[in-house]
Amino acid sequence: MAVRRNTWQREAVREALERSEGFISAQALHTELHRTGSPIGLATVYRALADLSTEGEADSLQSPEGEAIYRSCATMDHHHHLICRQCGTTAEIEATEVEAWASRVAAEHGFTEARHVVDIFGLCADCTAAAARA
Amino acid sequence: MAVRRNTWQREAVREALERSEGFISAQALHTELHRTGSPIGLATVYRALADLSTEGEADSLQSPEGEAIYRSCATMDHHHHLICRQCGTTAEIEATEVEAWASRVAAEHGFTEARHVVDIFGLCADCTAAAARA
DNA sequence: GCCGTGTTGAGAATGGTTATCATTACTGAT
DNA sequence: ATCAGTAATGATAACCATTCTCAACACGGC
Repeated sequence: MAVRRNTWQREAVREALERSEGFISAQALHTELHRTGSPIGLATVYRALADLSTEGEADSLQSPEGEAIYRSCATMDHHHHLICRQCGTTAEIEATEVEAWASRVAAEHGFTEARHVVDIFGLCADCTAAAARA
Repeated sequence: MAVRRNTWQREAVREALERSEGFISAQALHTELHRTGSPIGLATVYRALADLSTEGEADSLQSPEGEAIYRSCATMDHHHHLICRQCGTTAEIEATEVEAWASRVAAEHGFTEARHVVDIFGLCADCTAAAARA
């Protein structure tokens, strides 16, 4: 009997995911939850995220580094991120040009309720300089 | 590190990659090489693929399952996905406009080696119709 | 052929994710 | 409210792709 039960853990994951802006990895979310006092288990975080993803409450995708990263699907924020994969700093970027493109492409394929994921991973100026020095 | 040496292993990886159509994982390529008689080591396959990738002879990206997959770079350019979050079907989409935008934005912020994540989640035509009926 | 050094490869290490399973606790029924 | 049935939890082990280690090897220039 697949009766889904409500537990504080599941709710904690959902809230933490909504509270975090942009994408976050399962590991990071687990760390964040522990930091705020929740003794939630890592396995539970993974399960909750997988459930949220199948139910459509969260989007999941693979970062270029091979981690699975999640984002709350409810927040239709239209700002995107430029993420340094070395030091982790992020810069918010405008993506107005892409908005139109995304909805047009979705419409061309008969898709509705399209939400897009547009993020760029790279090396920031500092880390580029550091890498050049080494 | 000054001189790159030519070894039959490196060449075998390049040829096997070109022979295989579309994307293939490092593990699959290693299995394929062994199947055809090459006693090449797994670590060497990974190294060769990483080298080909940095030299621009191969594209690499992450499969939804979290594996790194590679493709000979000669023919197609990389594409993005339009993903139905209901039934999971994906459609490949061209994103030429976005490619230029992504590299430009990255450059404006001093970022280098930019890789972008551009995917659109929505409801495909079938699932939209099914949802409308219900 | 010889030598120096880049390369190889078996296995160990790593790191993210999933499975195991005894225990906990939510839910619907009594 | 209590109970029983069972889904959910979580510590840990297992898993799997990938990377690292390092001794042995082989390519290229001599």
